Amino acid sequence: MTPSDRQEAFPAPGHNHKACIADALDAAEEHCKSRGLRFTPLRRRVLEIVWNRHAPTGAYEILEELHDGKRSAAPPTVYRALDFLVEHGFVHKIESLNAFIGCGRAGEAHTGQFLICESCNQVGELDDPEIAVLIEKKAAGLGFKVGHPTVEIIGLCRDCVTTGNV
Amino acid sequence: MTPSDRQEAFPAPGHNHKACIADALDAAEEHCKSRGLRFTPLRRRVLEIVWNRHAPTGAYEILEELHDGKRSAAPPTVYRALDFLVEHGFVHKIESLNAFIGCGRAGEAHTGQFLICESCNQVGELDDPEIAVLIEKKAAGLGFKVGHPTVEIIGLCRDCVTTGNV
DNA sequence: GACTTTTTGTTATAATGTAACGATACGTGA
DNA sequence: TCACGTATCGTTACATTATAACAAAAAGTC
Repeated sequence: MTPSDRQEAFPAPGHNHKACIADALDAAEEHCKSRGLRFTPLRRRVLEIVWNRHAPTGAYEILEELHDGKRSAAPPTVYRALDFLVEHGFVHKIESLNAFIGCGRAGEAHTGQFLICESCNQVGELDDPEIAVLIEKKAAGLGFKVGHPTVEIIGLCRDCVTTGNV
Repeated sequence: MTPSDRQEAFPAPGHNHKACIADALDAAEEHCKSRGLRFTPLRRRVLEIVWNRHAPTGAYEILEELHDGKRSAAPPTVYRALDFLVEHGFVHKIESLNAFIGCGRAGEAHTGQFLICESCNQVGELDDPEIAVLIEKKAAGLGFKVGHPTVEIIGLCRDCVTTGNV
């Protein structure tokens, strides 16, 4: 993954998935180590599965992939790993899809703004500070203190718009 | 409900729930009549239940209230009514709560931006055009065509901030 | 009034998420 | 190093949210 990949919401055309997954796992490991968090094999595996899809992934899809190995696993196993990954910013939950997606910006301050293509199912992470600030300002105008903002935009990505793929 | 109630995201202190519910039901009836939509007793009843709560209401809560009358009802009954109400803008779904809330702006162009108080559970509808436009602009910059934007801000409303109610 | 379409009832089941409790692994200080 | 407390994981059971499929009833149309 080149640094410029991180700037774009959607993966670039020549985008190397494998490198990008390895990057994300390394970054998570590093992040955990420096904070005394336990990046256990299970948590690593779940994060890896989410990144492998490179698209919003349901908890029960992850569960199935976990089974693929050999051992058993039940829903709480996955949900607990996801709780950890979400809490520490390695994964976001897409509320409007009840699904999870890897976050390439773990550690950096950002709020999670997503562009969800309803045709190809790809999700781009926008994370635009102007939007975040404007929301904060408007909310403050009503005396509302922003905790966790959720911005999820369903629509059509560039590729699907141009190819007429609907 | 005074016209100024419509401008504020959260209901004003002296806010008259009953009048506001009656208003919403009348408006929905009018809206349907003028468009040849069937505002059936079931749909009216579901909309009424949602407005009565004046807070995000789960489909199964609505279902229970329907039972309160006399006849039976099953989940599809409620979900179908909600589908209709959401499709025509009388109700919004709050994705992050899996719950539904009445919309006072049915018919007016707006996109659904919500301030959700995590303490008192009240929801204010923001519907700020500046936010909508900015999101549209930023998305367009990435070639993304906005279909349905979802903005849901979890936080603390003015009352809960000032009373320290957390 | 016969016909078509829309809405609603009903049964069954899918999909998503959590509570509770025991077993195991990890980290830490004596 | 080893006992102890804590965090993680396994497992069972269940709660919550949502939909598929088809039959019955009601409303609109000619």
